[in-house]
Amino acid sequence: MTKQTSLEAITEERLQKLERLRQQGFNPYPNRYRRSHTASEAVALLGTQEAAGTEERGEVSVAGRVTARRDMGKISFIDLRDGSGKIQLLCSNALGEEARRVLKEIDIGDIIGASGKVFRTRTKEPTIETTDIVMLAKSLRPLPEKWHGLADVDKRHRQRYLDLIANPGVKEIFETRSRVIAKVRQFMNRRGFIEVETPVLQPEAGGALARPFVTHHNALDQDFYLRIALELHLKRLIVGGLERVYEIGRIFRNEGLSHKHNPEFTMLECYQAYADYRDVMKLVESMVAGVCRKTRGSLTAQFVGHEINFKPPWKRLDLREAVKSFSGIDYAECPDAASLGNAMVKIGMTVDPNKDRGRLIDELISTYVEPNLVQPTFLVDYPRDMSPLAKNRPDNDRVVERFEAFAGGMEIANAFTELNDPGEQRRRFREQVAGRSAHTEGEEWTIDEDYLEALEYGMPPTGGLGVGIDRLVMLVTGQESIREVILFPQLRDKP
RNA sequence: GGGCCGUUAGCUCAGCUGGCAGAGCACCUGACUUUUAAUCAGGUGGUCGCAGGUUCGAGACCUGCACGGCCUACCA
Repeated sequence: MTKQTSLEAITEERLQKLERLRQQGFNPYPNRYRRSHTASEAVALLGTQEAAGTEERGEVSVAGRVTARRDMGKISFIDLRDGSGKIQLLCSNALGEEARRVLKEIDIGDIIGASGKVFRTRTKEPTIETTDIVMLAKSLRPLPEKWHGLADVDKRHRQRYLDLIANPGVKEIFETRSRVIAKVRQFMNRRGFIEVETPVLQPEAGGALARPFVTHHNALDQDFYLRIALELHLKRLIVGGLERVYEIGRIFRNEGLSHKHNPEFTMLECYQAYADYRDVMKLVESMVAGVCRKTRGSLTAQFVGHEINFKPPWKRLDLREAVKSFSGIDYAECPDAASLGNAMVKIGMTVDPNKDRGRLIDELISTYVEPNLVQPTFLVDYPRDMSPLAKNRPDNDRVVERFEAFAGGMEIANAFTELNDPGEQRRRFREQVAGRSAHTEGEEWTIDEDYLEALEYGMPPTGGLGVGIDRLVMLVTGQESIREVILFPQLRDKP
C-alpha cells in the first residue's frame, strides 16, 4: 500500500478512519457528552485523595482535544487538553472492547471523551486509567507542529483558532483582555455611570477628526457612516439628564493600518455632568491603575523593555512646555500655520503646507513628545485649533481644557471639559469645515445640526473621556502590536 | 506611498559560487505494557508564492505582480 502525506492524503486517511467508525456503528460527531470533571479538576481530585491518604481513586469522565499520542506496544498514552488544562490518559487492559476499536481511529487533533479512574504513573504524571473512550468530533486536518507551534504571523491572524491551539500564551492575552473590559465596566458602574448603546450607523460622522466608512441603507435609500467616535450621542444623553453615561463600543476609521492602528477598534467613552477635565484626570489614573492591579496583580507592567508604573498620581506636563522642551519650538510664539511651519523646517522637519496649525502641533507632539512618554503622563492644555469640542480655559481663549494620557509611547486617552455653548460650538464646527474641505479630497465635512440643537436645550458643564481599550490591553499584556490583542485583526484578502 | 527583508512538504526551517529537492515534527508500516518533544527500524509526501526572462541547466540570477513582516511617511 503506497501512502502519501500531502494535505489531501492526510485528510483522506482521516476520512477513512471516520468511515470505519461509522461502519462499526459509532457516531463520530455525537450530539453531547457529559463530562464529570475538567482536566484540572480531575488532577485536583487525585491530589485531594492522595492527601487524604485513602486508596480510593475517583471515577471521572473528561473531554477535550487530543494533543499527543504515544503508543507503547499494547498500551497507549494520550494527552487530552481542555479549557482548564491537560490530563494524560492511559489506554491499556482496562479499556473496554468497543473503546479499543475507537482508540484505533484516534488521531492528534480529535475531540474525544474518556472515563476511568484517576491515578499516578511511575513518573508521577496524573493519569486516567481509561475504561471507556468515545469520539466526539473527528479532526480531518493535521494541527500545527507541537514543538515550534504556529509562527507564521499572517496565518496566526487569519486562522486564530490554530493560533489558540498551538500557542498557549495567546489564550492568556485574550483572557486578560476580557478581564480588562470587565474591570472597566465594574469601575464605571461602581461610580454611578450607566452603560448605554448608541448608533453605529450615523447620518453624520462626528466627534473626531477621522475619515469614516460609508455604507448604504437600501430601504431608506440613504448613505450612512460607521461611527468614528461615540462622543456626540453620549453628550446628547447628558443633555437628556443621564448625568453619568459610558459606552464601550467598536468604532471605525477608514485610515491606515499600523502596529497601533486597526480600522475597527474598541473605545471607552464616558461623560460626567458637573465634572471638569481635572476630575476626569483623576478618574483615568484611578481606572487604569485599577485595571492593571486587577489583571497583573500589581501596578506595574512590562512594555517594550520598560517597566511602566501606573500608580497615581501620574505626571502632568503642560503641553506647550513639553513640546518646547522636546522639540525646541514654542508654538505659542508661532500664531499661524506659516510661522509654525517655518520653525519646524528650521529644525529639519519636512512640513506639509496643507496642514493647519493644529495639525502641525499634533505632528510635533507625535514626533518629539509622544515617543518619550513611557511612564504614564498627562499632556495638559491643548491649543484650541486642534480641539473643536473642548471648552476654552477661562484665562486664555487660545487654550482649551483638554488632556491626553500617554504610556509606553502611545496615546491611550483623550479628555476635555466639554464645550457646551451652542453658539461657540457652531463657530468651531465652521472653522473645522473651512479648514479641512480646502484640502481634503473626497470627504464631505458636515456640521451636525442635530447635535447643535441638542446643545441649544442646554448641556450642563461636563467632563468627557475616551480611552483606547485595545492600547490599554497592549500595555497590560506587553504586546507591541495591536493585532496581538484583537482576535481577528483586519487583513488584506488573500488572492 | 517609499525602503529593506521574506514566501521551499500539513507545521518549523536548511538549501553555499547556478549543477539530482533536504532535515525535524506530523503522516503511513512494523517493534515495544508506565510513556510524556517516548524510543527504534523502514517508508510516503514538493506547482520551491505567481508570471515572464537570462542560461546547456534556475529554489538560487534579472524583471513584473501578489501576499506578509519590519522601518518610514500620511491619516490621528
